[in-house]
Amino acid sequence: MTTSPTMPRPCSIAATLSVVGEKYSLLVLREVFFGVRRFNDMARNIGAPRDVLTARLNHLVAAGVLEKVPYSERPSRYEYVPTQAGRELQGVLLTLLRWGDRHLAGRPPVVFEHTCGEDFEAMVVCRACGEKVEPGSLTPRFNAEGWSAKGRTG
Amino acid sequence: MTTSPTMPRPCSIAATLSVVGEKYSLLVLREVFFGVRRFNDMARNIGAPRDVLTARLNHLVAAGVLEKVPYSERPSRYEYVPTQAGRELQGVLLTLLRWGDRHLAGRPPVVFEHTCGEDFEAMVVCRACGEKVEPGSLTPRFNAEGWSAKGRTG
DNA sequence: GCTAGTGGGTTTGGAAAGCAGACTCACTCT
DNA sequence: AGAGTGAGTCTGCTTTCCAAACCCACTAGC
Repeated sequence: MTTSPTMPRPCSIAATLSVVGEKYSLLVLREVFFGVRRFNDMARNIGAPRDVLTARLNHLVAAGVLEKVPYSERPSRYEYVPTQAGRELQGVLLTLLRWGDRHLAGRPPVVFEHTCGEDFEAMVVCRACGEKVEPGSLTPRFNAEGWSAKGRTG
Repeated sequence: MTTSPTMPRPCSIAATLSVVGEKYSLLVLREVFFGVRRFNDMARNIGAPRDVLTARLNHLVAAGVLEKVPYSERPSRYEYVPTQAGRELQGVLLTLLRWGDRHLAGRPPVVFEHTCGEDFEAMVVCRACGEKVEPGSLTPRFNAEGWSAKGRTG
């Protein structure tokens, strides 16, 4: 099935958001990275309605981002732990964090110390050359026909 | 007003998501980075209902992420262009893109060429030391009292 | 000057999702 | 036996989403 001009743009950003773009999903991931893995703790820290949290956790498990590992039988209880794919979402959280720190927070409510000893601030670079991404330094090439954009990004 | 244990965790990730976390908001930003700045074009490329798109654009303008610049009087028409703060959200989009490319797409629908000549792949590094962030390399320090987490992240 | 078309929305009415709070079930602890 | 806990589920109500239709200000063609 080819992409027609009346369909939305095919794009990995949209695809990723279909996994983690619903309300609270990225906050679930945040909690998981903080080491919080149980239902009640997440519900409290996130402030999500319990039925919605249930739905999000199931969705993230189905998408292969989280995994349920038992910590008790009788009654059967599970922790939600990140898979490898889930761990790779850390970059998304860190760039969101950085933007909020720079543009919204007074004093950031939480600061991370990197193993290098400095306070951590996320920076996005080109994997190939290591240069920081600047506006206009990326030129899109579309693989699915039917879409285009005007020149450079940024 | 101090943070009580029954409030959700104060956090710049949540704060950022209150600006760009609603459905379609990040896709609006994607279009803006592709150079698409007009209402009808966005509606088509994103696949969003027009009333919802109107609400998102107004929200992003109010939050200082986009700016309306006139391109015609009579009838008065505006383009939506990113502010400096808006441009700084590029890192968020690039990390989302990378995750989708790695975990969801067959052949990525769009690839970016970096000015270095290579195909671009986003990597998140520590601004201070330039090292790639690895699971467990960040230790949180909480500035608002009342919250904690179990040791290291990742 | 009439008609068609375009750009950028707003309106409408019904479907879906979100919400707080109460409830359940299977235990454990005192 | 009674109270407490963890992980949900259920209920009734509110908000948001959605597609399609409509509207307004203009421009282009005839």
